[in-house]
Amino acid sequence: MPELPEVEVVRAGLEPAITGSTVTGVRVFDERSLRRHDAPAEDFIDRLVGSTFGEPRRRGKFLWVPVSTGSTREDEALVIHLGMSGQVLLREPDAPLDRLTRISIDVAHPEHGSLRIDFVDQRIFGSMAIDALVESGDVPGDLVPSQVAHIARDPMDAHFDDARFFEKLARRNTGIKRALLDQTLISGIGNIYADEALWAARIHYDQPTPTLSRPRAKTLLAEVRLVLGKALAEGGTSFDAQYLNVNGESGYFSHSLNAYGQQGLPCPRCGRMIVREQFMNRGSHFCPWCQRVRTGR
DNA sequence: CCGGACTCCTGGTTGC
DNA sequence: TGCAACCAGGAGTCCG
Repeated sequence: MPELPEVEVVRAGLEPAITGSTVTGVRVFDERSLRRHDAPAEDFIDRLVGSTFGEPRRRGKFLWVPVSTGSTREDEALVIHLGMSGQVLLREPDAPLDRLTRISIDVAHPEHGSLRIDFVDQRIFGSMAIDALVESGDVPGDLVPSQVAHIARDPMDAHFDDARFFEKLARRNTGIKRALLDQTLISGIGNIYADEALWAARIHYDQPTPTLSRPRAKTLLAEVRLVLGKALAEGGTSFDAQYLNVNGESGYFSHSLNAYGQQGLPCPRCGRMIVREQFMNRGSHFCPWCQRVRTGR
């Protein structure tokens, strides 16, 4: 379940390693990992081999690397989504392949030499694709892959508009966790950090958005940023320059979780038991005492 | 607009 | 010990 912090750690690790490198070979071991590429694997390989990587970018949980061929501008990108279990591993060219490697990309960097980028994914919810870069719409000259165009900016994005978010949130008529997980409203938040931020803000996951006051919404957004920022800081320190190994588990810093996966354990704030309920086909972890649905007044 | 159901998927864990 | 059932959920789509 890589969320914004885990994806950002991957992006930050890839940046110095692959920016400016040229693709020398691509192997697709499982075409299911190209689900979001709208042409056969041969097309994916043809468009990648010989092209040069630009600086890796990210929006929410989507990661992409602009590619250019010869004299052409960067009008396409390699789009990466880690899904539930995806990993991007940087390896020496002759290192053994992980058993679950779905796609492997060989690159040559003018200074760092040869390198292998392995896309490892157990559950194959993740994917790689080559996609056209299009204007993001809100900031002139800002390009995003077409399949990312509908994804909202994430709360760590300098262009994230707090006021607009509050307005859109207030107009929604749904439960707050559903809204937090809606990537078209705010991106980068998944099940873990949604539960953590709601716990920190003392808000029940099914609190109707119209009943959430502006101050409480502001508190929630602040807690979202705190939770993401903290995970980012911890993830950043565990990064090994030699290998990018950002998997769910290793990136999750379970020692710092207050609600997610803590069912049956005491709430770190009030000592009452954290419970887990099914909601939206996933688990919701919360403190029934600290996080109660609030009615009008 | 909203929510629910369904799809994709498999390794690790649990239960018998 | 062996095997089957179960579980995790990000994102897209479709339907009522």
